Amino acid sequence: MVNSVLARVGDKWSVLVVTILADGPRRFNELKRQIGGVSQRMLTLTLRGLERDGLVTRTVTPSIPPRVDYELTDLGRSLQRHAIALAGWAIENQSVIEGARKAFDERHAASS
Amino acid sequence: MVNSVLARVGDKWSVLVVTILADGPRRFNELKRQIGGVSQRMLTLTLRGLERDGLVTRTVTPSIPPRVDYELTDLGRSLQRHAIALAGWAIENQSVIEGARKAFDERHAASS
DNA sequence: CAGAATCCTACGAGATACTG
DNA sequence: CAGTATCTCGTAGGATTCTG
Repeated sequence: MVNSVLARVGDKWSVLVVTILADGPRRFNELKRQIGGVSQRMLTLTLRGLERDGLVTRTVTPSIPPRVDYELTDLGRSLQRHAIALAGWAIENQSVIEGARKAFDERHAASS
Repeated sequence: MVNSVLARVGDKWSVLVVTILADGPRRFNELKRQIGGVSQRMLTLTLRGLERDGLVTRTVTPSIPPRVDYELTDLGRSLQRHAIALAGWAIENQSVIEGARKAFDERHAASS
């Protein structure tokens, strides 16, 4: 359970969707355009997963053409805050981590 | 970059390793035993990744038999705090999420 | 427009065997 | 003990096609 939540935060598409929805509701193709590089399939699956977990709501307006809006729930927003905190940590320590990676890679290039 | 950090937190083995190392240094096979269900390969890869990012240190004692200790760095501990915060969130909202999932699944079982 | 269904492929990850 | 190397298989995920 805890694990599946952590997996959500580690999932690229979920994070991007939640980030965009933080600015307000979006329609399916708006999301698709703003994310760019996501397949219809993955976007659908991601949205289903988020909806299933109660992180976003899916509102269908039965018109022609049909219209579907996705929006963050309160739960979704509270998770987003934590994701942002983590992203903040990543940004703060970005140079440290990059330095560590570089040093590691050089150490291992030398041993080859 | 931010994404790769989020992926770390979403990675099952990385989280488990970091959690165990929070209690103090461990040797390779100690980790393997305590985690249980991880293959040598995945544990090795996970540790390499964590080491590369500067989250754990790898200390080799050249004896026979060889001895290798893994330990969290300060950076690793600071990340672990965030992971714990997130896990706390997951635990707090566990029932909400499970309820959402159950409702969602029932809603979709009905439509079949 | 929003999505379901299908096909196809690359990669993640387990099992096993070998080594310093 | 602490790995590396290889083989194999399942599945995540992209491209494409079809529909209410």
